[in-house]
Amino acid sequence: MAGGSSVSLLDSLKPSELAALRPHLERVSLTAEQRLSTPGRPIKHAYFPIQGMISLVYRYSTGAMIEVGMIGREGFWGGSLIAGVASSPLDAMVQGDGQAFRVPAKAFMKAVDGNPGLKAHLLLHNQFLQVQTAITAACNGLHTIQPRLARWLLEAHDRLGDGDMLLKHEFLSYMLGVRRAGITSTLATLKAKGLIETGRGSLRIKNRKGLEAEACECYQIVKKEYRRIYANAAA
Amino acid sequence: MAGGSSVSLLDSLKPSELAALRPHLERVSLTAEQRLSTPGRPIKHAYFPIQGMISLVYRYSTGAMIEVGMIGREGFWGGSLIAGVASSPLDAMVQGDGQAFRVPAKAFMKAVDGNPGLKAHLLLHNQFLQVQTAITAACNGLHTIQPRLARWLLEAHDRLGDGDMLLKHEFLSYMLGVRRAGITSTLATLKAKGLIETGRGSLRIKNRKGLEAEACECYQIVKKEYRRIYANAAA
DNA sequence: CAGCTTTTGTACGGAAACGTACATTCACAA
DNA sequence: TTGTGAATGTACGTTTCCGTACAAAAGCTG
Repeated sequence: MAGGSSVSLLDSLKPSELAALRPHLERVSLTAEQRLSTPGRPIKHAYFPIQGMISLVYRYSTGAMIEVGMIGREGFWGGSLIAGVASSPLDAMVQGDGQAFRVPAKAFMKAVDGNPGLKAHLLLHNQFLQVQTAITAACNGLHTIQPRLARWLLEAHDRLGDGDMLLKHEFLSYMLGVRRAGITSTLATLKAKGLIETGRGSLRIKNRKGLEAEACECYQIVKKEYRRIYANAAA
Repeated sequence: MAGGSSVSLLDSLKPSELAALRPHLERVSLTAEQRLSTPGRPIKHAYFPIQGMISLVYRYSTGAMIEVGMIGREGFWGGSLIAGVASSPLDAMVQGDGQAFRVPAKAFMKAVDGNPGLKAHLLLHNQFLQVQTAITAACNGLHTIQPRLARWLLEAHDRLGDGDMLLKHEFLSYMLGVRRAGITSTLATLKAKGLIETGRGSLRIKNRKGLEAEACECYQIVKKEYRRIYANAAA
């Protein structure tokens, strides 16, 4: 996971904090390209991924879109509910297949309001997400496709685990906000360097260290911020 | 202000909420290019701008930098303190001269923890900032310099008020993460269209509607999200 | 297996922005 | 007023990426 931990957010809660959510937790399957909420519409559930990941995407009215954040089992979707904001302009898209626990929005808000420890814990992740998005904003503005793609693959690998990732070039082009052809040629470069293997609709990381060397520093920066946020709070 | 309101965040607090902060409020001047905190170091004060604005900037180890968020009197700097996170990777830079109230970090955290209404209010702005940053991430990835610059000028105008803005091209190039020469030529285009007037180190908006037409939709999107977040919470 | 669809590979002219360098203009101080 | 430094204007070859189109390859279906 981002930060080197493979513990899910739910698992890292104290028993009393988890207890506030437990009666409302519902285990659900996440299926590829599923949308967990509709931009502008009320968020019906908060989602805590167990396996798989959620991409936070903004879609312009023109149809163009781009990812602005990523959530794995280290985090959850629905943070705006803590502030009492029922909707988000972002699209929460599932990547690949996965599993999650979800909690109805109202129950979630009630549980959070009634349990300061839980609230603090969730705010911490929200803080991380905010930092992650800020770094992504900087990265999008200053870095070229190749290091951005390498970074994306690493972040996804951290959350999806080792093995084949089911990703089409077109989909990656949406995530980075670039042309599909741009992804194809950049992946070819990474493949030629022996860093990844590609199949039709799938992709596997062969040389993680090598891929890290291709990625922009943003990958390490976000990781480091993750650690700092949680270390900071422990103190 | 973003959202059409010219009320400062402090002014929009309820008396009881403001009371929790008041004993600790210190009025300070903000001077151009002042840095309100150092990335990675503890945030010493939360700042509530009264006049002027704060740019949130990320600086890479290479020296490259880019703005990822903007705070005027509609908001405040130091939101991570609410989550108990004492530092931020972002650099909070003052734009132009201004005035602010500030609160020492510890007093701020104590006041927030002891006053749920205040906390809710501040979390709301944090939520807005998060959305603003997300839109900026998308904007940086997908839009060209001209619309981005137009958007930046409008956002600054909203926060600095009408009149001359004291801005050098080099400074704007840092904000957008582009070349200084790119700013010069783009400003020339906007000037040729009669939308702005430029002086040495200063810049004035002549035709706001026209400038809005040059800006990417991000400007309106953020404004709309601001309204929605606050409307949502009122309900 | 044959044919169709989806996905990937590749090409090419053009736009945007880069890095860099240098000329010009302005403001201020000597 | 003149000199000096800062800020702005401009230029140019290069890189990156775009929009678009089409060919090749891989999987699926009949």
